[in-house]
Amino acid sequence: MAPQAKPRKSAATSSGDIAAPLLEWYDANHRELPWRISPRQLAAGIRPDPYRVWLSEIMLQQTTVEAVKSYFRAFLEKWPDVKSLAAAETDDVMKAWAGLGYYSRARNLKACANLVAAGKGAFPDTEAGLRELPGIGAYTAAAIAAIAFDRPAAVMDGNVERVMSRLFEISTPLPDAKPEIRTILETLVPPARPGDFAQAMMDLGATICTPRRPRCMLCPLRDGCQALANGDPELYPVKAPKTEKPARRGAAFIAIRPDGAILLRKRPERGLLGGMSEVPTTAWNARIDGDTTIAGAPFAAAWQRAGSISHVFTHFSLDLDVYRAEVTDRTLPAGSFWAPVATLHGEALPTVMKKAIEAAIPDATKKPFPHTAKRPS
DNA sequence: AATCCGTGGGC
DNA sequence: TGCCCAAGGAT
Repeated sequence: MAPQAKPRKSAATSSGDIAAPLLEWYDANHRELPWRISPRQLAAGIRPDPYRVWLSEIMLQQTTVEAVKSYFRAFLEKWPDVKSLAAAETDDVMKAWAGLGYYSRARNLKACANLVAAGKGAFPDTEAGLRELPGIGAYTAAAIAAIAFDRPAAVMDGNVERVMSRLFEISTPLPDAKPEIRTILETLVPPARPGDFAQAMMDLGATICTPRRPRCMLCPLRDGCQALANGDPELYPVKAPKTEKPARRGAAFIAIRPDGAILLRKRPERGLLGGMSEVPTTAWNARIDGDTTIAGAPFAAAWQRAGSISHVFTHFSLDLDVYRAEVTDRTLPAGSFWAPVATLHGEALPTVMKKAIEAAIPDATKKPFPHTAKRPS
């Protein structure tokens, strides 16, 4: 057992003061997650499946653990290895990703699987090799290298930035502080169990060293935390001021065929909601003045106001007035298609589009309830 | 280098 | 309610 470090208020905390108590805490507080293998397996020398580590890390980019769990299980069920994912249709991958956000991740995921399967059939086992693959940046390359391949990589995500900024009282605002934090972090990565060290730092940030009201009394690193010794850890990390979020607005049109099918179209591959499906809309900077929005409809019809929805994206908020019309079958605008209501829940519909559709047709995009299907008696 | 890119939950 | 935040990457 490593001796506990004595409280220190100014001296830099050394590597031994961090890794040993952190790993001890990690072992005693192991979190069961769908993409993790058990500590017993790991101790026995069994390595995690690089495919699962990669898939989980892509999904976890800017996304909470709880949101990822069901998607990870569904993907693993559909595509249990990189070869099967490479053989999949991109549209099916987009559909499975719908609702998780940052849709370029799904496209890059598919592109990455194709590259790996077309190459050696296995992921590169170095940080540099991983870094070259689409969708894998500095963080993800380090995380996969450490967790799947036992490489002593410096894994730095938002959790680690927060933990480090408090431990060392980093006063430089993020993101400018990243190089400074990385330099210190590199000195802390232990030669043994670098993957567990990385996950322990992230677990600590997620459960103890939280953004607000950190549970310092439970922290295995409290004796070496400069922010705790000298003041208020919650004051860290210092962050650069954020730019304001503009408001946009427009109108969405829900065209309903007699059989209940809804008119959809596919968005351009790149940009906002790239490659996903949508209902026809006006441009999202349109002024809404009475009936003028009808001019943006995909075709003339008896459009009736069905309500409005709001949605907040990363860099703007959106208000959409929703119109609906019962329409007879017709020649479709290019790129459009009819989606049967029974399969709407499986379409590649981003959340904002599900909101718009449901404003006109309640529960239209909801998955059918299990009790409506056959069940054992 | 600065901007673009989703979503859901916590408070 | 509005703001903050999350296992970031691409351009």
